[in-house]
Amino acid sequence: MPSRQSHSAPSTQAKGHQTRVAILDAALSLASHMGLEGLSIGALADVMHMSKSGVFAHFGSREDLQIAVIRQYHARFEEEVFRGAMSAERGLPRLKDLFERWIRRVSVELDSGCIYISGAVEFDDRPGPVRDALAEMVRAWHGALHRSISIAVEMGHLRDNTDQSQMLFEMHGLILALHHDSRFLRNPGVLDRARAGFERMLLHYTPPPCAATSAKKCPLASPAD
Amino acid sequence: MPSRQSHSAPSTQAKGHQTRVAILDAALSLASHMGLEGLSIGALADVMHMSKSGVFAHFGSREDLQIAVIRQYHARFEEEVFRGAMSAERGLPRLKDLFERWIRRVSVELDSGCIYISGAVEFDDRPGPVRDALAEMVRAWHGALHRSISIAVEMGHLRDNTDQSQMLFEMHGLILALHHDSRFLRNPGVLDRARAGFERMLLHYTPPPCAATSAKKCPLASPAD
DNA sequence: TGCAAAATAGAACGATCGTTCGTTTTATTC
DNA sequence: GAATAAAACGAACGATCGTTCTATTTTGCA
Repeated sequence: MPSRQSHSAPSTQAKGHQTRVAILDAALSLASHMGLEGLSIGALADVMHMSKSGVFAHFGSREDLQIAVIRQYHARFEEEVFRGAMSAERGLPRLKDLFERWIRRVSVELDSGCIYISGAVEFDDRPGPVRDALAEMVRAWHGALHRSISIAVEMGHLRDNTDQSQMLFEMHGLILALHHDSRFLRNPGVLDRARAGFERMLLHYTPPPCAATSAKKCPLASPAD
Repeated sequence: MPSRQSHSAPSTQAKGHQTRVAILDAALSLASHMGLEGLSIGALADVMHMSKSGVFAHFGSREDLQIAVIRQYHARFEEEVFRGAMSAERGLPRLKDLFERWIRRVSVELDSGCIYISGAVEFDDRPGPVRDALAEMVRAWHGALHRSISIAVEMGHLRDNTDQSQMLFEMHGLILALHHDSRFLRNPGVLDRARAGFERMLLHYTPPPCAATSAKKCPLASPAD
């Protein structure tokens, strides 16, 4: 929109790029509802009011479209969850914020479902570049979470002997259960179940309130349940 | 289904029935790898060395085939997990056995994946009889688990104030994380992560060892971790 | 053995899929 | 403005999908 003629610094890329972005946007929304395998170029063209070949031309193949969608989702997820939580204090507060943003992202049933989760199920038996791209993104997110847990341990917010991978595993489990019960079973109040599970986790991985080893910070222990 | 007259009673039903069972068997295996949506009659016919129409005739439609597959999976799941655990003692031992059988069933990556899990993702945004059948089976299984938890509470193996639905939620989360990390990420040792998570859960929901309220049974508290 | 019924095959249908190709429209540059 | 490149179209292809129809084979029973 803000593009005017400018030979030097094109504020907007050649128009093709901006429609590509628009297509990707619609594709992401479509894939969130129908799954990455259910995403078809024909349906995408209908939504965009374009011809199939017009849509197709922006991505060399359907596979490349799927990968582009995955990358797009990753970018949004990173922005909304990861970068969003960066404004919270390092350590446990940030970890808590990450989890809260994560469950919020996953539990929106009106909007898109989580492509990480649906994609994992769709491609767990289907090798190829799509699966690779998906796994790479999921591992990157797990890595970020692991780092956040590590920091919380280093700062004394979590016990020294915390099994960090185990904690990550259980956090992921809460998310997956939330996604399942919310989107599939349509159970109400399941968001609080995920929160309660996380609190119970912290009760276990958190050092006994203010009898901690190092005298750093302590007012973070969750209240009695 | 209405069996023929009885007197001769040949050990096998009319031949159509037994090939139907064979087809269902192959369909279950196929759906476990490709998903319920990926299950196609053509591929099924290839596996069975039959014509498409020959396969098709046994089920009125693709939807009915999918539902039949779901029922078939449910029957096996019930037999292997639920009925199998019935030989364990009532209460916590049986609950533990149920969980152990559950994770074993889910973690076999060589054989079929869990149709409950993949189906939940495939049909969470797709109303219809397939989704209904799937949800019914999952709810039945959840109901059975809930009952098992209730019994363990009644017998004093779990705390009186146990939030049973919460416990069920978290158990399911461990299963889903196991399924995800095992089948999609192909992480090793993840079966023990699920077990460890369950043990940690019991540590929380179990009354303090042998200082319990009612003097019933106690030698069930998990050993030190 | 003979016959009706059940089971399977085979061909075809309309629809949709991803993809290709040549053309036409639109945007950018001189 | 014309000239050139980028973008979108439209038609078609081959494949596969679920499904229907009519033959043909196989089975079960008298």
